[in-house]
Amino acid sequence: MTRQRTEEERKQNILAAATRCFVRRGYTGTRLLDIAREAGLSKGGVYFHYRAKEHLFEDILNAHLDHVRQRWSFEPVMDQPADRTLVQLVEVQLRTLEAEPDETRLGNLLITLAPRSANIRRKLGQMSAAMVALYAAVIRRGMQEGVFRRGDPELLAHAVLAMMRGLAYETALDPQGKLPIGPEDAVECVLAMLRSLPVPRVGEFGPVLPSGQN
Amino acid sequence: MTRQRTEEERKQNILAAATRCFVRRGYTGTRLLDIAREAGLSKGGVYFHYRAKEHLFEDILNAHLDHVRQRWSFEPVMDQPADRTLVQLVEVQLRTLEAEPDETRLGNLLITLAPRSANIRRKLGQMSAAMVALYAAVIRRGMQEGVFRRGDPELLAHAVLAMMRGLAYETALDPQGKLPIGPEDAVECVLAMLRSLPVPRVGEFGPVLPSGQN
Amino acid sequence: MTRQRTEEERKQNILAAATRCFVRRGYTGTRLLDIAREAGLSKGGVYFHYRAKEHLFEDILNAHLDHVRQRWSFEPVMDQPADRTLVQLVEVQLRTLEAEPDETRLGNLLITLAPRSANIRRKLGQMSAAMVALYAAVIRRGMQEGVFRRGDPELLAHAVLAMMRGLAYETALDPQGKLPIGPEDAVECVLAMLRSLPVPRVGEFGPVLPSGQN
Amino acid sequence: MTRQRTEEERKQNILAAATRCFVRRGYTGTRLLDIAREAGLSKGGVYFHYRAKEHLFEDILNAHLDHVRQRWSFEPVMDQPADRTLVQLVEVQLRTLEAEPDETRLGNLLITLAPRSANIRRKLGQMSAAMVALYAAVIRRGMQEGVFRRGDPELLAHAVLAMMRGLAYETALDPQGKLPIGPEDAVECVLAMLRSLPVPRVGEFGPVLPSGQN
DNA sequence: ACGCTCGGGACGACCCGTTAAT
DNA sequence: ATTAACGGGTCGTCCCGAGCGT
Repeated sequence: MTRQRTEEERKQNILAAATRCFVRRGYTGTRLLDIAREAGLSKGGVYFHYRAKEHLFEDILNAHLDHVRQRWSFEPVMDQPADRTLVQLVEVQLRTLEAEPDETRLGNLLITLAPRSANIRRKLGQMSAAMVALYAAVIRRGMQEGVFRRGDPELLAHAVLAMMRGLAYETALDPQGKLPIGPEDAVECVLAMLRSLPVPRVGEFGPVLPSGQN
Repeated sequence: MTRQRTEEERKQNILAAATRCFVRRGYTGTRLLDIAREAGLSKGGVYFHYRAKEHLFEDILNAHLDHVRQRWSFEPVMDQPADRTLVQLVEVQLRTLEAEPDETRLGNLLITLAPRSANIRRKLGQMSAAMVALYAAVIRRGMQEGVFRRGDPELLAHAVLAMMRGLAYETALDPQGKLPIGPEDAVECVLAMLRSLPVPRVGEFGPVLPSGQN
Repeated sequence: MTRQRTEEERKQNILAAATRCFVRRGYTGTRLLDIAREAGLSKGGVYFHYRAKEHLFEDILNAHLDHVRQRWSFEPVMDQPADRTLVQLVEVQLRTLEAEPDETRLGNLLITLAPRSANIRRKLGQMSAAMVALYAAVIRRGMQEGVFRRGDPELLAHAVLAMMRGLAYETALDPQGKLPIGPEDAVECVLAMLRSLPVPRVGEFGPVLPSGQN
Repeated sequence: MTRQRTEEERKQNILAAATRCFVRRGYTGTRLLDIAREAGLSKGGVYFHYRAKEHLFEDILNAHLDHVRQRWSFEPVMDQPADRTLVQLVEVQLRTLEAEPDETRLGNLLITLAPRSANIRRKLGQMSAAMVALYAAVIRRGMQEGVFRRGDPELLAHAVLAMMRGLAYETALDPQGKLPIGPEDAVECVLAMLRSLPVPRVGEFGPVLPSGQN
């Protein structure tokens, strides 16, 4: 057996293997032996590092959250219009969705696990709140800059994030994990939702809304 | 004595109980005993109606798909503007999300099961395609009527549905299964995304409007 | 499979099988599979009646105690001299020791388990106390009748019982479970320890002492 | 630097630790890790000195036997009456029982192990035989001296030893490992069993025996 | 016809004795 | 002498089915 350098490295290795298994077979559907084989270890080897399947999962959950938190914990740049910043945010997130299918699947898995565990629910809620705050800040700035129409920034952030979450969902339906619509198209839709209404070029589309909407 | 009805009733009862269990504990995480208890039967009783756990799940899957298909298989009315029709569509769907949390959770569960089963992937894909077609038809009509801006109707339908899928996702985080934003607010966002407006892409993202907005 | 009549019968069957295993291999040394095979069942069959090895053992312990308690819970007859009663007591107990080797071994096993479990210690202590009380009563009567020398009845009861416990111990060393000395000889020794009189009641128990020694 | 001494010391240390564990948890119930911790080592450390758990136990068994053999392999002094010698023998043995609870428990453990192992049975049998021989010799001398009543010395030795074995048994029931009756009382009972004369406090028990020897 | 009691295999997580590498 | 790893169990438990009542 080829030994690995550090304890941390080994744990990471096992964690990665376990993640692959969990997102493919689910939590209860994954056997310790699957994880061991995926990590190139024996059952006992895994046991040496993790005494319980549950601990393994908890570590994965926390690592995932840390990872996501870290990726999105930055102050969005201010030297460009807010809409440009938002576009970048959305594009990066969508590209990540495709680039890291297992991370995306893990997100999906966590959802179905949420009803069983208040702990998962809580952590997922925190993560969601952080993302909302990030997006809401940019949207708020866009409103002040006049590039976005007025409204509740948090509410709009929720809407934008919901769309991206939904797209993440649909990658599960594609064997290759492709998005149903391209990131650029999605960006376009998001912008359409937020952009401040310019004066419509009257006559081109005629009466837009029957005015008395909803 | 209509035996048939009783038999069918019993099966429905078991199916409902099993669904509750599956969405709470996952497929492998659910034991036959759980289902039996939830249905007020003994293990043998369940077994009398369903020879295998797998059959049970298959029935649930098919019933769910039938149910959803049936709910959305109608020709949208034509005697009102398309945007109004779309609003109704979205509102109904969102209200259903909240009204039937287990159905929503089942949808979430199916996603995570998709990577393991081509069968599920296929059926979910069909369902998704049907929904897209439904929405796309309305959106296309809206474009013709001039209430929606021009674009690819399918693409936009995907975007709208993604947002709703994402909202469905978030009900899992709430113990009561509430949506993070109200259906009316969501409708507003959808309309904003679709409404006809001149595409003001001057430059690429640049200052969208010379600030003088309406 | 031949069904057995009652639930109780089946449990007794398993209990007996488990007892045989425990006294041969010890508690931790006995596998559930051993018990199942000994009872002519599969592991699942045993599990149906006993969900945990521990419960099985607890039932065995209690059954053993009940059994012993029942066997010795009687009022010794009063229509004969106390020494004769005692002789009968001792003889019955010693013969049982040989006749039921597994019960004897179970007693030995319980001793080694005592240091690990306050519960066992307590129950064994109760049993011991009951036996002491029984013997002490007879001894006390013998003292009043003048057939036993004066002394602390409890203390003497302890001594008598210790001897019998020690003899039980030694059956473990014999493959056939024979006592190292015959029950009659043991009776003789016990009487010698208690008797108040040198002049043997000739004919009744035989010449206890050659009387004319030295 | 005496490596040898250190090595031997370590082994003794491990042996003592293992004994403590075995008597508390039984053989199969004791894990190597328990022993390691008790000895202040790591699992591998124990393994460095003992290649197998079984060897460890064998060493303990042999050490125990050697120890006991050594303690009792002496020629009883002849310069005092045999009954006095016997009293000393019994007292020493009983005091040891209390003074070394783990040794006592080890004795108890070995009994329950006996049915599984002919080896243990044989060794325990040898030990028992040696003790019987020792006691029988003293008893035989006592008979010749007239202080003990006539009878089969071996048989009586068995009886005496059985009583002590039984007392050892009862220390297991006491958390502190106390005997149920004091050594002096036990000695009294043993003497009563062997003595050729009743307690000669004349008048207390009526006509005893006129032959007041020694 | 319908349901339950009882049982059979099989398997999963956990843990342990043992060894290889350091 | 320790840390890391390996297989081989063991217990608990699960899914499934056969027999027995009602």
